[in-house]
Amino acid sequence: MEKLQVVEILEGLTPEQLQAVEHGQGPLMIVAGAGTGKTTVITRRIAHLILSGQARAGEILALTFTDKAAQEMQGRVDELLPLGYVDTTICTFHSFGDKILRQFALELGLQQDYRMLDDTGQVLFLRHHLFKLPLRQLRPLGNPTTHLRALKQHFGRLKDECIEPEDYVNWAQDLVKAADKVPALQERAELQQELALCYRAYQELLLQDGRCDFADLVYRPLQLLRQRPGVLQRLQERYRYILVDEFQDTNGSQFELVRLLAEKHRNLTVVGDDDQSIYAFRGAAISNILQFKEVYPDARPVVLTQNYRSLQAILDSSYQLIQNNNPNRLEIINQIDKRLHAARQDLELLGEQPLEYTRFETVSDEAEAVALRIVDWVKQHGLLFADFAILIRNNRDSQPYLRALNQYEVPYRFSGNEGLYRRPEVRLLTSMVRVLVDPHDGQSLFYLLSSDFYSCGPRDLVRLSNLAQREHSTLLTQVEKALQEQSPELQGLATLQRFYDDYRHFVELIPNLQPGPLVYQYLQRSDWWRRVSEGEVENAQALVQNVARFFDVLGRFSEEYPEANLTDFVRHLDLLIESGDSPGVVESDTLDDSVQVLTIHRSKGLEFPVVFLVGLNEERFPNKLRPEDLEFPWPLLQASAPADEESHLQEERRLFYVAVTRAQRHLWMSGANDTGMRRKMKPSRFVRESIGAQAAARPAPRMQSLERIRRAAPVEPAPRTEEPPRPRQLDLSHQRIADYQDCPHRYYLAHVLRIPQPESQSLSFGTALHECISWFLRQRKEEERIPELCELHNRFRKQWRRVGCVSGEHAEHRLQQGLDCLERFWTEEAGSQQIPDMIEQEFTVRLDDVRIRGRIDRVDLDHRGRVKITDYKSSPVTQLDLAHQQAQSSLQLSIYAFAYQVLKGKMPDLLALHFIESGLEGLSSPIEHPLDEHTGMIRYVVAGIREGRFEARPALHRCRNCNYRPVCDAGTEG
DNA sequence: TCTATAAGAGTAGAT
DNA sequence: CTCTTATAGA
Repeated sequence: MEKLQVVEILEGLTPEQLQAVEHGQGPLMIVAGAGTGKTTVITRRIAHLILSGQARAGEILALTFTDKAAQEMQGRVDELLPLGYVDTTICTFHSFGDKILRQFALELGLQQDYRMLDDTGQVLFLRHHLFKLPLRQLRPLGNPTTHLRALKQHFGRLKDECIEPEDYVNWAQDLVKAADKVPALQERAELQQELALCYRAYQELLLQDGRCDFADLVYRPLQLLRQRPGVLQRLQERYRYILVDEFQDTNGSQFELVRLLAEKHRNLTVVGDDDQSIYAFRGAAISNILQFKEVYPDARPVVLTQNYRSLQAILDSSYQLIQNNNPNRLEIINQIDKRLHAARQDLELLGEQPLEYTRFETVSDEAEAVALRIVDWVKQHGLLFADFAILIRNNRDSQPYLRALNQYEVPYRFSGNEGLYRRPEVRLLTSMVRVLVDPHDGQSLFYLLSSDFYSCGPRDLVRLSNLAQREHSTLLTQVEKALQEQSPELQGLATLQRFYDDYRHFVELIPNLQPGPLVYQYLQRSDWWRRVSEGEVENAQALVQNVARFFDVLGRFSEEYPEANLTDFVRHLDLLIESGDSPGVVESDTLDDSVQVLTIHRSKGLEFPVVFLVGLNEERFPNKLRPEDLEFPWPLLQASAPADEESHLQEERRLFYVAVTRAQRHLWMSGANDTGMRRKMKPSRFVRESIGAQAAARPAPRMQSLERIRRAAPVEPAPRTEEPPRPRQLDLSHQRIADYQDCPHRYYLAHVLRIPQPESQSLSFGTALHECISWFLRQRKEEERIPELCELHNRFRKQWRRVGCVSGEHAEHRLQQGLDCLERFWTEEAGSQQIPDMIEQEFTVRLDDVRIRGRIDRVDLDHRGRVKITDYKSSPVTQLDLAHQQAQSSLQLSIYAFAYQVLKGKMPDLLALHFIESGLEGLSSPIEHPLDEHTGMIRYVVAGIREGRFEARPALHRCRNCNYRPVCDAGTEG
């Protein structure tokens, strides 16, 4: 019986595959190129080890990276073995680590029922312990959570390379000592020290709280094996045969773990392909596979080159491309031949040739040509939509292709991270729960009222917002008032009434109902949701899915905190969003017939009859190498070095290699000169490297006239909404002008729609400081007395609100910071004879037909009558040259100087920005930058506002710091 | 041809 | 906010 099985297992294998499967004792390295039947070899090897009697099932350990790979491997092994061989360990590195850790947790001082932290959980954990960590530079008090994600990433990388906290701390201490005499190195050394100390503290906190992050699942078992020889020995005895899949993607800790486990029996099989190593950014060390032979000189090499996927021409061009990575390849290092040979004879050519490259004038041309080709070949060759894949380098490049597929009604599936909380339908729900919990949150109320839920017109909303601002009340108060008075000026009183009834109804239910059911009931009351669920709305299916995912978040919350109500949920939601939680797309297993649009990284391991490799532009692919957020302590590692230009280019080239080798019968490559960027794109170097001199692109085919007309039609016509009223008189301020300049859409939201701005932490800090300072100055000038420092301090304590502080400790630190600022200010002022000439002087000046308003913090005259204008700033500027720079390019100071001239008929002599936090003063003279420099810009802004040009200028940093992010549709994701 | 300044752009993702 | 790249001017 078993003999027969063994023969079956060896059936149909190539001589190389046979070698790998039948290999007995000792290390084995299987170099498995793309599509060479890697999983077949591993699974048959496992079955063979068992059936031939070399190993008992329980002695075998096979490690993978993904659950999916582990499941597939398990399934195929099960097929090969008769029933009863069930105790083979086939799992991911992480679940293996988890298993060991649960068993031996106590040996590491970790409680056995430790809980896992996912990415978001990790950030929240750091946030929770923010003031227990020895942070300095990385915890700016104005925004102390800025670096949490970078810290999380940094700690993960350290553990991926099994760097012990003590080693890191010692190294950093030496670094600080060495930098003692070299000021240039000091800051860097101190940052490393801060990181090292934090790393140590973080690991201790995890232990104390009984928590593990993902990296711990490999790092901690590794520590265990190193510290407990007894445990090591037991595990070595248990797992006599170890197999590792995708070995080129292992990181330092993973290889070390495997190496230790296999040290005794040396029955280690690794399977991988150095040319498909594309995960350096998450810690994969290609050196593991490249130098495997140095660690295991007696390893038997087996190279699989029979390819069961692609036409030979496709394999040839991939081979030609990857040669450019020599000599950093296994082929050179181990002197092997990795050239792939097409083994499938049944693959028919589609079209004229297996590969083509076309260069288009614009991306929309390119995207459209792809869509047309799909439609065409589905008709001509009887292919399914699922036979096509569009591979992209970056998720954000996907839009034009998705639009074109939409336009030609090609069904597709896009596997990008969508950013659930940025979706309009989800923001509608989040604004709804926020309003219920805090009805005076004007921004959320504005969003909710103007959303599809209530569809209030902007005229009404702007009117109410204006009233709220003028009367220093809130939007809700104005809504209530309007309803009471039945204001005839409002067009949508009925809608407001509907909202108000809903609000009153559901606010009552908060104490009695869990968040999920409450939101569900609210949703049920709206006509919008009826139309969505009945599919009457465009893209209804996606809307429903996203709303369902939001309910998952609600459900998970109630599961974890069954007693919590909606108020608690909102607090939780804020934390999730702040920590960058972004629930991914639900992976549905339904194999529906649709074109796959995916990044090359996601395409790894997949294959498609036709592959479109698009966006092949030099500026995009290869991508630019970018520096690490926090510098990794590379000197602590022997084997690895930071990525340089060359190694990064090689990684990108491997990525291209992976893309090319996904194609079975046809590979389409294309790029476009104009991608909407200002700069013209050039073709990617990888096109030339893969198809050589013939890379001369075929000219883009002329579009048929019918297509050209159809293309002009918008994909999703934007609904024309009612325009908000335009004021007859335009009033500006330096802040408004700066807003428009920064992002016209923000100006629109803030100053046309008048959406209220949430009170932010740094804003309230700055306001309080300003108030104290002007009070002090007025006391001095008008009451002719110098207030005591404690008076100033008391005033600050009263003025300052701790809104937006992450914790009580944060609030204390921030309060202390304010008191320190005022102390410095007080010492300076009390010791000086200078009494200001003007304090908080308001002004209105005209430029053309525009009024510019403002308020000058302070004007001084010196004994020779020279005039100095000062504006107090609470932003953290600690370098004098930066302070000067800001002062010299300040629009605000220019306007103040101009205003002063209008008021007093004389130009001021000196302009200053006084940074309260550091006490630094940036100076400039109005002659250096007269208003003329700014008038052109102001006129441009005015014209833009008059013409209603309010386009958004989304950009990573701009959007991250923007107060209108929650209500803005244009913001970048993440 | 070199330098100073303005303007654009900012990655991939399993456990 | 910070780095890179393009372009204008010397």
